[in-house]
Amino acid sequence: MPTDRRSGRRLATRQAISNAATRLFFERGFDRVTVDEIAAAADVGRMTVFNYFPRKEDMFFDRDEEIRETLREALRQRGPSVTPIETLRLLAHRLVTDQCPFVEFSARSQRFVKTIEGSETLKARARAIRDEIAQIVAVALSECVGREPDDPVAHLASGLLLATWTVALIQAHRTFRKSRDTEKAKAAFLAIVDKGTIGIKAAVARTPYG
Amino acid sequence: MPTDRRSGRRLATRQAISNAATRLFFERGFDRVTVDEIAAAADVGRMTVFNYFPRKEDMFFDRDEEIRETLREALRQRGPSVTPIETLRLLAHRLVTDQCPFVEFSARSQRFVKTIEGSETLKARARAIRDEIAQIVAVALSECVGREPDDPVAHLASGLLLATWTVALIQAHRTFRKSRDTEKAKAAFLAIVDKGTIGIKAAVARTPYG
DNA sequence: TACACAATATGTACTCAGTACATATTGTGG
DNA sequence: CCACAATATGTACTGAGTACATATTGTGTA
Repeated sequence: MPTDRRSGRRLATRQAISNAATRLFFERGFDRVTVDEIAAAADVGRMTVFNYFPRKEDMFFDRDEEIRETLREALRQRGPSVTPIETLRLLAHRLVTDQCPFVEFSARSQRFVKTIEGSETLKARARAIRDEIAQIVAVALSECVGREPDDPVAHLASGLLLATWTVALIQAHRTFRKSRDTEKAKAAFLAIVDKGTIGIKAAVARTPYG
Repeated sequence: MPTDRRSGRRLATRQAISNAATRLFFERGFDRVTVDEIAAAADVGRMTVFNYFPRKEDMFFDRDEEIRETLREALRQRGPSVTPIETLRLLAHRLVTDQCPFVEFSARSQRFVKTIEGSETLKARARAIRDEIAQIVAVALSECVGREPDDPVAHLASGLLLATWTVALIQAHRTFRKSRDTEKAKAAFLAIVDKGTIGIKAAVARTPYG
């Protein structure tokens, strides 16, 4: 019998903590929940919480690795006839039709955004994640075309890309908040992504990226 | 007799704290300096420190308002024949020739960057400042052309702009670190700014911004 | 000049996240 | 069933930031 019993329990505990924390954050806002309360709600000791999540914010952004892997994966297995930048534009279109965390416009995602906006700590972590993603995309892009990982053009392209997606997400959420219409929000998201992509392609014109 | 004696002392105290703090941060890194040590170094009480600077990071980023005002000012008094985006590109060129904090490549600016990179807290604040600037630029841009402050195109343009400047700054600092050559760093900065500006103009083509 | 007042400086006592380290508990494999 | 390693948890601490009380000091005015 392998260690499945253990890793199963481990995952369950992790989920229990993350769920309890997220629920409390939704209810009262990030800064009005203490780690002791989370531990009590998840029925574990305070130190167990820190064992799984070194920072309080980690309980909220528990699934942030998914989006990174999605981006990496998309760039890795792009068709050779499609440019890297176009691959990422198409990915954006695919993500809004599929169900995907982070690129989603629903009542729940609104609560998510609202909770983030209510806390400087969560906003800070969201920005940190954005920068990490920009870094990953830049490296993946440079790999795509066989350049050095610190190629300025790759970093410019990924910076422009993340800026575009960020603005697109914010505007889409705003659209959803006003209209309560998921389809309108998706349209707003894609409109800005497409407009931004035009810019990115222009910026990296006559390079292998665009 | 007006309150000049008071506001003078007030400014002096503020500077004393900020200077002492920055010196200690440079020497030991942000996280290895306590507020008590800063208070002692500036010869004031601990609560006085918090009186002037609600957050520890504020002592380090004491002059961040300058760059905001510079951007606002540039957009306010642009020549009517120059587009807003072009105004900002020209501003970038002007800032690297003038002496300007934040857009500067020297031994001191290297220490500044290194200190930021050595601390998650300082990196977080730097990102927050970037986002605030993006917000300000977006609003200023929309004002320039008489649109609503939440005009998506303005926010896209400012997002692309800030991404460009950020990447340009990082690359320029990297260039300086390798070559110790201020002129090379400036050239790297402007090269990326110009490349990014091409993209921004393309993204906002056929709008009043570009 | 002296006094009242408001701005400024500082002390005390607290909350809470996060760390270091010790210790208990419990599957797992032999 | 035992030894061990992974996991859970307790204890005691550091250090930022807050709430609130209090002292100090410049300033305008009687």
